[in-house]
Amino acid sequence: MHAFDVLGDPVRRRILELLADGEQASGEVVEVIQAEFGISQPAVSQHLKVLRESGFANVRAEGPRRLYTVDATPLKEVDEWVERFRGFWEAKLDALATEVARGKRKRKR
Amino acid sequence: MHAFDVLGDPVRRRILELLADGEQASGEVVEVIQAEFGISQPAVSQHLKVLRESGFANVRAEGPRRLYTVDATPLKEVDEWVERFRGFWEAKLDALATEVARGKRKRKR
DNA sequence: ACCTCATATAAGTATGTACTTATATGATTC
DNA sequence: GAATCATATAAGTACATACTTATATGAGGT
Repeated sequence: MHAFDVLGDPVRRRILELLADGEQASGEVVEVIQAEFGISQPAVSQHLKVLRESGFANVRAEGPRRLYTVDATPLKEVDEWVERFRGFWEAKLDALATEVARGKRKRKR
Repeated sequence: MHAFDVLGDPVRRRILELLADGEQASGEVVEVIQAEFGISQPAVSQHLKVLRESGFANVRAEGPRRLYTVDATPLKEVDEWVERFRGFWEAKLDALATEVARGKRKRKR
């Protein structure tokens, strides 16, 4: 599964946000996601599996618990793809700034 | 359609890459995409529609042609989401650098 | 007016995937 | 070693969406 497909799902994005705050047990993730999205434990577990298999998360066992951490390596790829477009929205902001400046001048006249 | 869903499709990503090189007529896009993905003209047109409706592309008519340009505004949102993870792969690179340094030291002994 | 070219839309189909419930696995406690 | 807790897997279903072919729209040339 391509990195962008993985990120296409809102539940998975949310899980990554949670993991960004630090290592979380599967159960903790399940609790939050269930509260926010109202889906079952297996559904969350399946999303965690996708995150594991696509390289976005790592797991370690601690007794019966599975502790998940973010692995942002595939996000790097995403970031690099987006990077080439960075100039475009900067250009747009510049254009906006120019318009604002024009507006100011007009108002002054 | 959420920005990440739009980017989930490889054809749409490729179209955006093409548009990043400058304004392109629908037909020019169709030609490249057909060569690379082997899909029909309507399929490409439908992707262009998605890009339009999700704010990733703008169109203007020039005679019978439709000229498309990138609008990277929604990509900004994507970029901002990814941003919070930037620290993670930097940390990973640092760790790698540390390992390399360690390796060097070991070899010297 | 008609024909052609460029593009979009309509309608139908197939496939992937995000869920569900039920069940398995495997560590812990009594 | 039976019961329990935490998590994963199995199997089935439903829905979204990425295609297809056929057709509509609409500008330009003859």
